[in-house]
Order: sequence, then C-alpha cells, then structure tokens
Amino acid sequence: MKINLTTQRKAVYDIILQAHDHPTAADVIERLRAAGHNFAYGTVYNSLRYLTDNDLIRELKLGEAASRYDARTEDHHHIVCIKCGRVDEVMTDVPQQWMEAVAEETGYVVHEATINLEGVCPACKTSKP
Amino acid sequence: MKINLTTQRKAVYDIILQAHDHPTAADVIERLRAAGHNFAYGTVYNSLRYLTDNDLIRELKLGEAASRYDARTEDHHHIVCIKCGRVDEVMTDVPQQWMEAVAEETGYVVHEATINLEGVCPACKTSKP
DNA sequence: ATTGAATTTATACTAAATCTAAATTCAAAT
DNA sequence: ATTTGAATTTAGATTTAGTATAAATTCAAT
Repeated sequence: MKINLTTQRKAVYDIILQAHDHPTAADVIERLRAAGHNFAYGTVYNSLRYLTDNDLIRELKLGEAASRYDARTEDHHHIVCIKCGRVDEVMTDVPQQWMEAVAEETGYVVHEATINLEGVCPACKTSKP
Repeated sequence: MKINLTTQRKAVYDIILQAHDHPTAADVIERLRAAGHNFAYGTVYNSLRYLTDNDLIRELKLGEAASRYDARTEDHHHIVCIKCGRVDEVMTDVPQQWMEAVAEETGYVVHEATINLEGVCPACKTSKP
C-alpha cells in the first residue's frame, strides 16, 4: 500500500530525520512545538508507529522507560553511555556464526538480534567526575 | 553490607527461584497470592529491586512493557518466541573479538552487551498455525 | 524497656503509551 | 460542484508499570 505522508506524519518524520540524537516521543513533541506545530499527543504516537511500520524510521527499546526513534533503518545496534546517557550507533555486525550457534543451542529459528551495549563514551572517558 | 532477607524478600526470592519461566512483577504478585502471601504492591517492587541490587536475581528488559526476573545471574542472554511469547536462555556468549571491534568503532569503554533475540521456538516451529 | 534504623504497608502519584468517540480532511464518484 | 466514505486527527479518558510518601511495624542493640 502506498505510503500516505500527511502533514503531521511528514512533520514528525522531519524531526527524526534532522535529529542527530535519538529522540523519545516526548522529545519529538517538544521539537514539534518549537517548530510551531501543536499536534495531539496521540497523533504523534500514531505517526511514530505509522513511520515505524512502514520502515521509514526505527523504534529503539534500550531498556529505558521511553522508546527512542532513529532515522537509520539499516540493521545496526546501539550503545548507551552510563555517565551522560548519550546514545551512539554500532554498525559492526554480530558474526553470522554466533547467530548459528544460538540457533543450535536453543532450537529456535532465529529472526533477529537486538543488541544494547553499555559503556563510557569518549567524552566522559576523558572528563573528570 | 550483609544481605537482609526478610520474610517478604525471601518469599519473592523463592518465587523467582522456583519459576521456570521469567515472571514479571505482576506474575510474582499473583504467585505470592496463590502461596498465601498478600504483600503490599510496593513491597514486591522493593524486594525485586533489593534482590537485583544484591545480585541474587537479574532484571530482564526484553523490550516488552514490563520487566521480567531471572534467578540465573551468570552472564547470559535471552530469546523470545514471537509466536507464543516464551522466553529462553541463551548461554552462548558473544565473541570477545566482537566486543573489541565495537570498542574500536565507537571509542567507548564497553562494559556490557545485552542481547535480546527474537525467533520461533521449537514447539511453535512444528505446530500448525 | 527504650531507642532508632530499616522495612512494610496503604495509598497517592507519575510517566509512557493506548483507546475511544467525535470532528475533520480529502480523494473519488457522482 | 456536491456527496460519500474511508482515513486521519483531535481531545480527553484510560491503562499499565512503576515510584514516592508518610504512617505503622519490626527488630536488633543498647
């Protein structure tokens, strides 16, 4: 089915595209307001789901309370800095061999692996506490 | 500091130890009731956190709404069946080499990787829809 | 017995997200 | 141009998971 980018959905999509962090729904609403849009709460959630379902964006569940959203839809993972909360992309892919080992161990047909890493980012590494 | 296992904490711990699935807080409360305990809502959450903080159990954030809890505290991962929701352990560890590649790519000091897999479990694989 | 720190309880509250029903939009067909 | 109807948006209520708070209780150590 053809993708229907309404004004609201387009505006939400633009926010995600322009973001260099990984904004939550609340962040998106805040940025929409700053850009002069005042959409209903539910509309933003609906839009985020619509965009996610149509693979224009990705929903990230990093173990925090709120989902984050990412304009990069290629297969990749994320690392969160435990000091400052910053989220970065991890493009290095997990070895196919490992996936096969998991399939063998569990008997599952393995569809995908979501990997959330934790560590200390370069900036926090060098800064004093 | 010495671990203080009160009646409530011990009862919660026992539920997790005896569970062969990976119960949520709500599951734990339900099973406590079934066992004749009727602790305050908050006490169960406090107990789960206390047990988690003291490494007696692990909190799992599998991308679902609610956290699950696991009596196995060794380093391991989880796979969720997309058909029936069943959660299984994955003991096969991710190659150290991969972790190093991620550290190199991102510049982070990598502390840990949480891996949540999705697939179809053996039972669902063989059963007709 | 008395103190006091830790814990539990009951309840209120918060955050994130979903649901609902009415209002609005907008393309397609008269 | 108007009508129709499906999709969408809106506003607000509701749900779910979990946290915060203040009073009551427990319990070990004086």
